Amino acid sequence: MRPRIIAVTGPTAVGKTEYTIKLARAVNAEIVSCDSMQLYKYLDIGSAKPTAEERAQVRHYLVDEIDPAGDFSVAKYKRLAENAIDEILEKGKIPLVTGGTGLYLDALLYDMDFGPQPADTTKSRRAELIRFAETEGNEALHALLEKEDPDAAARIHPNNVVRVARALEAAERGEKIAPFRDSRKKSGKYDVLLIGLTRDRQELYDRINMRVGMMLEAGLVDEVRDLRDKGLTREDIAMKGIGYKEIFDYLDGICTLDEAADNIRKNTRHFAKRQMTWFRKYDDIKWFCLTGRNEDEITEELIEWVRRKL
RNA sequence: GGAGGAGUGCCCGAGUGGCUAAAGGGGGCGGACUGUAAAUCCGUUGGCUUCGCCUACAAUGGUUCGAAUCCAUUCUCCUCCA
Repeated sequence: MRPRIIAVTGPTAVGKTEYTIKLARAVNAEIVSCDSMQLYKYLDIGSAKPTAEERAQVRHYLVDEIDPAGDFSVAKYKRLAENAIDEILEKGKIPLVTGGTGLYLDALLYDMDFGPQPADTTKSRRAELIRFAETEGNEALHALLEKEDPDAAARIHPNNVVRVARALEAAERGEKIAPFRDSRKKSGKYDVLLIGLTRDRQELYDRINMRVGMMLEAGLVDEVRDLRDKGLTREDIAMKGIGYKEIFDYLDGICTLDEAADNIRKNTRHFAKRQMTWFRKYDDIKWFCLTGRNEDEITEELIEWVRRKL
């Protein structure tokens, strides 16, 4: 029998942290983060990481876990998360996966096979291919993929250079990238109770706009400056997150602080929209809309629903 | 009071007689997604009974076969001189 886990997802700024902690306490669960940015050490403000007080209430896994200078990938996340889940299960507690990184969630929900670890040359080879696209054109790179892996070429748009390069790099090593929709049909190793939190679009956007202001007040600029002093550059993956890349622009004199703040708000709204698109494909998800609801009432409803299902 | 300049779709902005429901950008909305995923990429954006019709480039009237584009008047805004 597959072990039962709970997963709570939803767009950024919907209120996952808050509700998840209440739920975890109510059902004796521990939290496994499913967030590609909160994973990194030192990215506290910009990633909206749960506070020390919040983390003191429930054990959190995969928050503050890795160094922002290194590389990371879904495959690595999958391993780390499965280890954390096993650890929680051994304690006799329920793993509660929570976060808004759709791809990472899929890696746990479905049988996504990432194959062997890529060779060390992967990164440079892919960079090479991207450079090729810059000089020879996107179509030229896509044509190479067409020869190596026609199936992949057919479903990846030529302008999506990052993905064309990735598929090509895999094809050159004799691997094929499995289409996403195939894996989605298969169930993964866990029996997942999938919950989605949502709000009306306008309210969500208002919350996002407000939260960005709070991040700035909380010292986001200093946080980014410190990271830069630690040696991180905008090339590091962790610095490509929303809230970081825009502040880099400000620190580099490319734009004013107000413009950077506007860009953070805008990019966060876009991100939330993309997340909703992703989550809409889950047909077994139970949605709770938080708009216009009393907080205690909705919390109770959520906990009750979970208890009935467990 | 006088002299110039400007008013374009949700916003910015191009367009100086037909090829304009109007370039481009932003924003909004929708979508894709298997090793950077808070990434990367695609589509759409006046209305309708949608191979056609209607309403549109401040307003009204005019010139013309034809006007966002030319003329007149009105309104609003900006700059400069008093």
